[in-house]
Amino acid sequence: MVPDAGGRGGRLQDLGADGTAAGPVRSVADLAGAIGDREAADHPRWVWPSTAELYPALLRAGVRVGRCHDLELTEALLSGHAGRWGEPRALAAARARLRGLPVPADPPPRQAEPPGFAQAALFESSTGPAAADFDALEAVREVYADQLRRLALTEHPGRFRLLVAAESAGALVGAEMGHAGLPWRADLHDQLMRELLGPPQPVGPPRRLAELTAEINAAFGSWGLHPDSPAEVVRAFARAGVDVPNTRAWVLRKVDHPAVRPLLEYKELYRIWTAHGWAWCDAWVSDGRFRPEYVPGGVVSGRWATRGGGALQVPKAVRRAVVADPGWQFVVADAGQLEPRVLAAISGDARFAAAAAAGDLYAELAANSFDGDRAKAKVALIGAMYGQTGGAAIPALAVLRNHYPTAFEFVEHAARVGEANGLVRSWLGRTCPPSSAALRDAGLDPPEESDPSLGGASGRARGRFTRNFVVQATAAEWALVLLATLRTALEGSKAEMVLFVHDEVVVHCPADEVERVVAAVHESAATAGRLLFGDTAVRFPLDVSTVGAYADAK
DNA sequence: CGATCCGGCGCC
DNA sequence: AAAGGGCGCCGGATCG
Repeated sequence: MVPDAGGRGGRLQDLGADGTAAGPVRSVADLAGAIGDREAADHPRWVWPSTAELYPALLRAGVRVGRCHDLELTEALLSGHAGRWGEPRALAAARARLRGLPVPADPPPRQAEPPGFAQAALFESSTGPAAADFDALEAVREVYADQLRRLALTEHPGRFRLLVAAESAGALVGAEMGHAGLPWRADLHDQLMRELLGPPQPVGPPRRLAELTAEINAAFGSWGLHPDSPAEVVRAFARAGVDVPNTRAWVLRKVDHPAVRPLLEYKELYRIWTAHGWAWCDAWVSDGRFRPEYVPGGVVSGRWATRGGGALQVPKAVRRAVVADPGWQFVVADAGQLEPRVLAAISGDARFAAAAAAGDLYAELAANSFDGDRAKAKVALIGAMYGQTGGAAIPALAVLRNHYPTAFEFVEHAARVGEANGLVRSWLGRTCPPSSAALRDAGLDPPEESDPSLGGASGRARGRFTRNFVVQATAAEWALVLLATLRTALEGSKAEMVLFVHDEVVVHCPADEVERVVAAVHESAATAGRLLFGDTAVRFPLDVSTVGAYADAK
């Protein structure tokens, strides 16, 4: 289906399994209503240009859909798989490529926009397919059929189809989550800020920050020093005879100087004040809900990003303001040790997978191979997955290599491929972007010279990136499949997902639905493991807590 | 002057 | 314990 430009209407058509037309084109004046009716009738899979562009408007009109195929997200996945990462992905671009026409650039992403801006038309996109100079519905048919063909040609078509389904479902969840919003008590937030910072001042920092600034100046014997200017702080330490390379908290913590304690406290509070203080609350919290804009697939690894609001990094200290509605509860589910478990599943290391059948993977590994030293086992694993090169992890890494050579070699191989400017893929087939060196060799203009994730820096940095990519991207896929499964399980109840942070999902539900939601979450985790990895010994346990306030989780 | 870079830190 | 992966956001510093 496609919307009309800047209006409320649109066109719909049934498609066959191969993407060809299987019915007449229907023009409707009320597209949201037509979609709602059809959804109620037979729950089709909606093929549309972009969930991010269309679905928020449907939700505002009170229409939810069960399944979709997101052409834009799928196009990006297929481009990446073909080694052409980053080429334009919009319907217009996909159609042009298919027809051998000049490929238009994608429209720039919208600006982050705090909620409360009125929508003129239901579907307002002025640059999207609706306003294009071609038959958008025809383009949907063509591009969809072509994508189905290209899907079949991927390395593991079954897995890639799951990836496309999960990515599309994730886009639905992201829009629904942004629509629902996270329950947020502005009054408690204000109270918390006052406890931490003192009352807000008409101009300038709140009282506690001013006090700390004075303490820091007193400790340095200085006047007018800005604690939030790293350069000034480094110079002040130098005058006091202390050489520090920077002012990072973990560096300062090792320094013995009276300015350190107030500086560390200042950093913590300053961050809360600027990033999650009163101004943030005014901008992003309305009607008792924090409504960020999620960007499913916004990170190269497939993790979600957000546009504004910082929903993925709500400081622990302010989570006391996240309180369930009266008579409602939060079910907070967190996948413990997700990334090492994913490594166990994808590497095919049977011994490692056996250890990952346990509830505490680190403890199991420690008992087997690290003389019971759980901390050492954890350091070794994290070092292996992130590409640590020095420090205390080195001997631990050696133990890991000796005891779990298959898993170890898996990440080592990914690193070598990256260092040689090659491409690596997740389990389902999401492909990492090429290195800038590879782009140059192909005669393409390398992206921003200093993007380290693409390997603009050293080959070793590229190796660390690809090493981590295979694990992080697969973990993101597991989480996406969990979300999609849970979403289906929650249909027909009042429960709704209100927060998702990489490996953690929060469901807001009436108290009498808690039991059912907890069961659904556990089942969804098991299903996600099965859908991705089939018959594996690896388990993906969830830590689940039921709380009235998010801060009380775990 | 605005645009952009960068240090720093929040989260996973 | 050390400082390795991925982000977003803020303000200061710097550039044009």
